[in-house]
Amino acid sequence: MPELPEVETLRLDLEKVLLDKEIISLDVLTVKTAKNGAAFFKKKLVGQKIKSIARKGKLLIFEISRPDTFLLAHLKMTGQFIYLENDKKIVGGHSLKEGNFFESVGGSLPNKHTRIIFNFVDGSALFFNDLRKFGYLKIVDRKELNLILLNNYGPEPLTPDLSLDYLRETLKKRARTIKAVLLDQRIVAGLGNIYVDEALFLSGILPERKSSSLKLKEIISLIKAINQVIALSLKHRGTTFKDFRDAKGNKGNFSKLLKVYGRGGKKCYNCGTEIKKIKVAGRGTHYCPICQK
DNA sequence: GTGTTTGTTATCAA
DNA sequence: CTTGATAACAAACA
Repeated sequence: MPELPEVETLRLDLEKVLLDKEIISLDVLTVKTAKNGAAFFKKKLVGQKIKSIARKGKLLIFEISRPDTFLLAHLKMTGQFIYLENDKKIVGGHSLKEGNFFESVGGSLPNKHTRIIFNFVDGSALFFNDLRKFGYLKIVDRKELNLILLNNYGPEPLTPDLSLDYLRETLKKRARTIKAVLLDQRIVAGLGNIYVDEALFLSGILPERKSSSLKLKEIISLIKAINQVIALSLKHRGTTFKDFRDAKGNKGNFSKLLKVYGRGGKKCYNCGTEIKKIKVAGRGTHYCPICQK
C-alpha cells in the first residue's frame, strides 16, 4: 500500500539522514529479501557510502559510492525503512502505548519482521522491516537500472510527462477498465489501489468504465484529480492504512482525508449515498454510484 | 478453517 | 497482441 506519496515521504526522510553515511556492516536476517544473496550484498555495500536517493514510481534507488552500483528497494505492501540514531537497538520491554514509536515498530528494533540492517560508521542504523516478505532489496548496475526504468515505469504524476496528449493517446488504445489501466505502472508510475480509487472519485469517473470510453473533458479532469490527490497526500506525509511508516516510524496523516478508499458502506461526503465496494481488476474498489458516472 | 487484504509477476484461456 | 481471471508470494486479521 505504499504508493508514490508514501515512498516519496520516506525518500525525503532518508535523504536527510543517510547521505554520505558509510556502511560499516550489514545484517542479512532474511536471505530472500536480499535478491543477490547475503555474500554479494556485503561485498558490494560494506565500506561504501550512500551518495544519493532517488525514486521512480514506488521504487527507491540508492546510489552507492562504489562505481556503477545502485541499490533498489521495493516496499511492496508491508515494507518499512526505519532509521535510528546511535546504536540504540531496542530489545523489547518498552511500553506499547498506542501511537508511540515502539508501538509503531512492534515494540523493538530489530523486531521479528526485520529483514536487513544497515549499520553505519557513526553508530546509526537503518532497518528494513517487512512483515509479508514481498518487499526486496536488489543491487544492480547502471545498465540494468536503466533497463528496469525503461521497461516498467511510465510518466509520474506531478510532472509534465503526464500530459493530456500522452494520456489521451494511451487511454484511447486500451480496452481495459480505467482502474486497471491506472494501476499499470508502465502507464502511470506510482499510483496504487488507494490513489486510483481516490482520483476516480475526484474526477467523477466509474472505475469499471472502459479506458477508451473516456471523453476529453474527463481525461482533463482525471489528470487534475491524480495530481491533486498525490500532492495533497504528499503534504500530509502519505496514507497509513496499516503498515506504512516514515523513516522515524510515524504514520502518514492522509488516511483521515480519504474520500472513498476503505469507506465501503459509509456515506459519500458529497451526496450521502452509500459508498459501494466491488472488485475491479482483481482489487477492492470503492466508489460512489451517484457522484461517479 | 475460511476469506480477505495488496504490488507485482507469472500463467492460462479466450 | 490484448484482456481478464487466477495463482503465487506471506502473514495477519475478522
